Amino acid sequence: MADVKSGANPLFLREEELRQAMELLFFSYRDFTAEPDQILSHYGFGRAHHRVIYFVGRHPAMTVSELLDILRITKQSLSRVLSQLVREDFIQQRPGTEDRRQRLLELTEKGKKLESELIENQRRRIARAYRAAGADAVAGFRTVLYNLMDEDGRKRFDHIETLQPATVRR
Amino acid sequence: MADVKSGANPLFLREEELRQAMELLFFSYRDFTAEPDQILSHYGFGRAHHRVIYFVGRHPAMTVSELLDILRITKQSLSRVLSQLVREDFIQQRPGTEDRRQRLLELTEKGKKLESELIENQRRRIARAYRAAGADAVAGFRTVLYNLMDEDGRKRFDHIETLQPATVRR
DNA sequence: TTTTTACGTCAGCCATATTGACATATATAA
DNA sequence: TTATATATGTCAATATGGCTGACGTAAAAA
Repeated sequence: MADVKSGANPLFLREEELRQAMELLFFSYRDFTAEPDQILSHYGFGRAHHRVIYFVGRHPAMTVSELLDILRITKQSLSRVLSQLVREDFIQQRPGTEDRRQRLLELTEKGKKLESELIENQRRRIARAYRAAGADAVAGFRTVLYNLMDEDGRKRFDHIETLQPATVRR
Repeated sequence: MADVKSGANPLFLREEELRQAMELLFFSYRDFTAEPDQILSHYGFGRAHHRVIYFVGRHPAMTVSELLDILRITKQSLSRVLSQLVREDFIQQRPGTEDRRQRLLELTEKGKKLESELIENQRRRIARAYRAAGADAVAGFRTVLYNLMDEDGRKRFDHIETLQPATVRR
C-alpha cells in the first residue's frame, strides 16, 4: 500500500513481477477477446474474421498485401476468411486505380454494421478500464505496450507523439 | 509533445484512442507470443503447451480442475495437450494426498528446463519494455490491464496490493 | 448404499493456421 | 518488345487446438 511502484522497478525484474506481467497480459487478452468471439459466432465467424473486418475498417482501400503484412499469416489463410467475407457481402473489392493488380478492400454497409457492433463492445470494456485506472495509468499502459512490440511494429505508431520515448519520460 | 495525457481522458474515449488501445493490445500480444511460439515449435509443441507448462510451473501440485478453470477450455482439449506433455516427460502426475481422485501436476526437470527457456525469452522482452517505459508507466500498465479483465479474473490478483483501486489512484 | 466429483478417453467436427505448387493479370525493367 | 517481377487467387494436403457428446472408473461424500 505504501509504495505504488514497489514492484515495478525495471532494473530488478524479479520473478514475481515478471510472472505478474505475463499473467496480466494473458488474462486481460483472454477476456478482451471473449465477448467479440461470442458475437462473431452468431455470424459463423471467428477471430480471424474480426481482425480482417477491423483492419479493413481502419484503413479503407487497403490492399491484400498490406493486410497480410499486418496479420502475419499466409495468403492462403487470409484467402479463406477474406473470400468468405466478400461472398457474404461484408467486404467489397475493387481494382486499384494506379495499380490494377491490386484489390482494394472496403467494408460494405453490412460490414460496417458488424464492425460497429464489435467495436462498441470493446469500447465499453476499454472505457471502463481507463476510467477505473485514471489518465496517468492509461499513459503508462500505452507506453509499456508500445515498447513491448517489435521495432517493426512500433513504426506503426510513430505518428503518435505521446508514445515517443522523449515525450513519455518527463 | 506538450501533453502526455492528451489522448487518455477516459471520459472522452474518442475513436482514435479506442482504436489505439485495441491495436496496441493486438500488436503487442502478437509480438509477445511470437518468439515462444518459435521455441515451442522445435519441440513439436504449440501455444497450448506453453500455457500448461507455464501454469503448472507457477502453481506446483496444481490439479487438473484448477488448470481447466484458468485456461477456460474443455477437459478434452486439455487432455490432448497434457497427456502429450506427460508422455514426453515434461510434466508428471501424482495422486492427491487428501483426495486421491486428483492428479497433482508438477514439472519434471525436463519441463522446468523448457519453462525457463520460454520465460527467459519473455523476461528479456518485458525487461526491455519496462526499462524503456519507466516505473510510473509500468504501474499504469499493470493497473489498466487489471481493470481490463473480468471481475472474475481480477480476483486472481487480489493479493497484490499495488493493483487495488484504493492504492492505485492517489 | 447411492450419488456426486475428479479425471480420462473415444469419436467426430470445426476454425485457423501451415507449406508447396501453379495460374493470371499487370507493372516494370532490360 | 520481351522478360521478369509483383499482386492476387486457388488447389491440395497437413497440423493444431478448440468444440460437443457419450461413456467409464475411482474415490469422496451424503
